[in-house]
Amino acid sequence: TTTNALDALSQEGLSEEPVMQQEKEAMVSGGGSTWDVTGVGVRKQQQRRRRRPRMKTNRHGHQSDDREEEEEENEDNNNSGGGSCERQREHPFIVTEPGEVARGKKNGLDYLFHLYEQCREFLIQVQNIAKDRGEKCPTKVTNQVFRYAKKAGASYINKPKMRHYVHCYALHCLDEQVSNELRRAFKERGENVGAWRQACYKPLVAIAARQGWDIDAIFNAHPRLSIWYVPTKLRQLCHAERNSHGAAASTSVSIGNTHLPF
Amino acid sequence: TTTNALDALSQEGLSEEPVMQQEKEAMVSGGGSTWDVTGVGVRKQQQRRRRRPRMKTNRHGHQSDDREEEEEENEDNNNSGGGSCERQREHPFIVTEPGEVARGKKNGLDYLFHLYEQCREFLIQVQNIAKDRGEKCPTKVTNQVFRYAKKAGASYINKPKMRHYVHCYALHCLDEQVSNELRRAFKERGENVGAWRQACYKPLVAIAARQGWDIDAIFNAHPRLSIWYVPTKLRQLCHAERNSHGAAASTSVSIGNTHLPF
DNA sequence: AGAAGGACCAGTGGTCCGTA
DNA sequence: AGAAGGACCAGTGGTCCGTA
Repeated sequence: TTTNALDALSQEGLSEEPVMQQEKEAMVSGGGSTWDVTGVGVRKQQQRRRRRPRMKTNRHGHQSDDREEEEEENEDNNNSGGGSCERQREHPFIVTEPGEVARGKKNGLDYLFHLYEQCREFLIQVQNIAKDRGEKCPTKVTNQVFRYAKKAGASYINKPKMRHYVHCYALHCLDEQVSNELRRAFKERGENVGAWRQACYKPLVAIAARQGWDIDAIFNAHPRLSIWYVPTKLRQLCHAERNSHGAAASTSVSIGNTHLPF
Repeated sequence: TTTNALDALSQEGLSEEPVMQQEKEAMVSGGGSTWDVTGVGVRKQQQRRRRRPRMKTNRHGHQSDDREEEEEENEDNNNSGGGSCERQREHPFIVTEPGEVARGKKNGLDYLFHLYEQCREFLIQVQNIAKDRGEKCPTKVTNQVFRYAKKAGASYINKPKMRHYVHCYALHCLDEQVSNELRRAFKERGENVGAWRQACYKPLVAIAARQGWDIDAIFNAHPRLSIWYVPTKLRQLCHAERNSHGAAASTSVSIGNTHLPF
């Protein structure tokens, strides 16, 4: 029901041959998700803009982006490159219900969660390459994976963004019902993404409370979540809540309006 | 039998109150090994010499070491501080048989392996502190653990040394029989520590061959070994051997005199 | 104002090489 | 010569803050 072919509205889809030649043979993809958009436009020239000598002042590089302008079958252009000039930022997220497509220059939360699935697939590819070469094999989404994703053409994936919303994705993984209801409630109230993001902490802490407060164990027990580092703030919230309540019974600890330090 | 009270011959034993006050309450030690030397001399002034501003030239600091000169009950002084002046390096290792005590200004291999057990205990303490504070909990012997060990007075533990001999300890853990025989053979032949260390690779690669070449899995499956990073060179040797043999049968791959790239 | 992400930074894994 | 370990370095996890 929530998984109709949302069709990704030009989400910078991966090209069919996204990766460097040397690593192609090792690529055994990680099983398509429902969001997989196959056969979207070809992007190949992302390598640029990688190692600037690190200026700490501004960088109005203004190098006019020379990529092709093909944007297929969709005038309702949700993402970057709407018309011309430089590589743009991704459109900001808005709170959408499950299955809802964001209109205008916005991205929805199904798309956000899809990015986490894509990162997982990139990790699996990096792992396959590492195993093949007898090198250290990452178990988490590391810098190396983000670098790989960028080289593979997924320039819309970056570390600060993914780390920012990890706990939202965690709620989606651990209790999709609660996650969906939260999205509907915050959409109805017209809240912005930041408010929704903040609100995702509380149900997660409640889940942790029910499971002995071990948020690391909770992440590690879930196959799609185990590849993500536990966010510092979520860890701190769990710790703070455990210390303020929890000393008595181990189950059904109320997550009341205690002073959360954030 | 090999675990008589070897009594550590003044191995810079930990003091009875080795750790900083703030972390004392969290210290739940990791169960004493047979080598534990309780109640050796007190050392408290190691903090010094820690954060020099990193000069890349020489550092003949020549600060005359002001620690006490107590060396208890043992004129056969195996370790540093034999008489006077600065903090000395540890005595070099020699190849000893299981249970054999090194004479002269040397350390034996039982002592070497004992250092790995000590590191494990320091890791357990660091883990307990981290859990207590709700912080990230290391699963391996990290820089943080080495720093902790140093602060706790175990100045004879350092990262380059421990990393250098990890695979020797691995063999000791995974097949003590083979490890012991190798020690006896190399002692008899009068080989030096470096030669023994090199020789430890081959039986490990043979073990890996029998178990599907997954050296990471082999390390992780062993409770005392899983806390150590797989050494790069061992990983490379396993990879190289798997590729030169192994394509045929998965068991009983001969570890012949193939060109090992080291 | 709310949000995306380039760029920075402290501390890591890894080990070289000046030292004894 | 053989060996111990201080010190270095490339690349990490983490996230701030100049940007749009």
